[in-house]
Amino acid sequence: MMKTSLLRQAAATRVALAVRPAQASFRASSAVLALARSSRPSPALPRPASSLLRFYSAESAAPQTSSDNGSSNLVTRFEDLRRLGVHEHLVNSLTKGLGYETMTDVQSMTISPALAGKDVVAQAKTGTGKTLAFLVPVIQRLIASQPELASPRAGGRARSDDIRAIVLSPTRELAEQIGVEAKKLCRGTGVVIQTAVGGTQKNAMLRKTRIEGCHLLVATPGRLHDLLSDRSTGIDAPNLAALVLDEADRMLDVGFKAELESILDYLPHPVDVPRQTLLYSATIPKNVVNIARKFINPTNFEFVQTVRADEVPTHERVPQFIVPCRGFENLPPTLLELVRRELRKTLDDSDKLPFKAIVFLPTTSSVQAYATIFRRLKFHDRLMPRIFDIHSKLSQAARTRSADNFRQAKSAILFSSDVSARGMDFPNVTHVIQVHLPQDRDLYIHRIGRTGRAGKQGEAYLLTADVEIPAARSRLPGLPIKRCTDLECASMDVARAADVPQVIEDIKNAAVKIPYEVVKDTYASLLGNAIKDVDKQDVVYELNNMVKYIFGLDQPPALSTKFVNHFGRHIKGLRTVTARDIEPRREYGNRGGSYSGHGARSEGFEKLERLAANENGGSRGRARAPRPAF
DNA sequence: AAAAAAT
Repeated sequence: MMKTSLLRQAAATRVALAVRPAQASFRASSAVLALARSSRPSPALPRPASSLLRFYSAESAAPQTSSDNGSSNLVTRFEDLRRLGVHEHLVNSLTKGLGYETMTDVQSMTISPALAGKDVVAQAKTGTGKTLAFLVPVIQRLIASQPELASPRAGGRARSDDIRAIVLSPTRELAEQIGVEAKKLCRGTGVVIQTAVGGTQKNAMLRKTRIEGCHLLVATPGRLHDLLSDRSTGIDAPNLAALVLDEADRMLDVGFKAELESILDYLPHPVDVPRQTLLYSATIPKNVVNIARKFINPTNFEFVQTVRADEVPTHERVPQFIVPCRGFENLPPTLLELVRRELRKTLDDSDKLPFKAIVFLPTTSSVQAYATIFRRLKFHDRLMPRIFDIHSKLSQAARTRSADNFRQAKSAILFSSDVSARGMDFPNVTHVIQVHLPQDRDLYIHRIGRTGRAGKQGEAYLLTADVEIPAARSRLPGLPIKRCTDLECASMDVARAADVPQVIEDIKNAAVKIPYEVVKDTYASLLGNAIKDVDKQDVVYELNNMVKYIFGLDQPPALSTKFVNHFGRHIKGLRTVTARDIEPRREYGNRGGSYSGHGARSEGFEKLERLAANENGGSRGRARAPRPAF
């Protein structure tokens, strides 16, 4: 039943596409021309001293447009791949083994040019099957170059020092996921897949690879570089025929630049060994196309966008809401209120999928703190689903366990850092909830892309404090975000409310038991995270209120003078550590309800209160005033 | 003391 609606949906989008083929090919060819133009050295841009520049010079022949890719090549069903010469074992694996029938737009538009050996830069919405779109042509071309790979037995001849294709991913879990998909696809062929990521036993991987060999390696950059730079591993790719960058914009940004370049130094030069490069993502910023031109062959590539330039790269079927909260101290109770409300909806309506949510937080410590609070809540609340967490401070074994458990769970909440923001395909996620602002618009888009996948429904919520709202407006332009005002904890004065709702009591009772170290790390990490376009002084106020009213500290956590100086000497309300420093006392314990803010007159908070009183109409006052959001 | 990514 799920499958038919998926197919219907896919068919509908294809029809929509068919009515604008001229437009599509115009866009593609103008993009090609734009690339060709920009491949002249631009005086405005600093010249990167990268070895990548050697790859394709500006003197290359005139670019082809993509208009020669006429309708004769148009494939819309996986069965049609037989016509393009894809080996029957691979087609059978797709159609009979995995049950795929109709292609999505990206698959339909990129598989044939990629099969023809073209480089491809592709942008398509989240959850539309980009992984399959690059795996099919890469694997088919492996088989075409070594026909004996079409049958299972040929695997015995695979070598670990003759890898033919490499897929790079920005996170370990995504690499594992791609590896699993590739292995399913290659069942019934002789193509051997290996996965190489950090946090796993390198020697075990090497032993396995030496025995089984490897045609296609799926890896994260760090481990791949480690393997290639150490000759004794026996891992090499002197005949590399394909390089895929999944989440290409991420892989090409500064965070990965150095590592990627030194990986390329261990791979054959494309002038000596012709190589196909495939770059796929849901978001391709313009500057990435600029960087990408060093990777792709300007005379033989296709730029495929299944998202129109003026279109939002999110799904219409995923409604997006922003919940402006009075202060940071309102965020945890508002999250709990939202979770309970949505949980109740799914319990009352058997037509709805069970509540399965990912909650994104900006730092690893905050993920840890929230997950611990909600685990404690679950102890007293039998409606609360299972709680998982995933972030880079966990061991890889724990990360994998969380990801697998959440993938298999019917109803659950996964608290996550941005490890899971891109590419992860957890089935039937009904809600994506972001707490605090994401660093940028693309990250917001990737995060909400964890729901509404493969034609399914989903909802997206963004919980922010009022002080973050102006930044939210400028960071998230052009998105169909509606304001959600019907959560009562969002606007409540947590400090002074006369009769505090049960939700806030529940949160406080769970939060007060969180170890001080975790509170302190969360506080410091959110301070460190609060850069850019949110006023630092506002953030200090907000965090101080949060540790006071939610975690019950009688003074803000102490920071090193070094950190405080680095953050800004003029910022008020930060407490520095002294020789005789002791852990702040908890203002309230297990009692619940007795805390009303009195007696909290220690240094950090005292300053705040004075400031708040003196600065009438200061930034604090403005931020607290009700203002229209979105 | 701020996602991620090698040990």
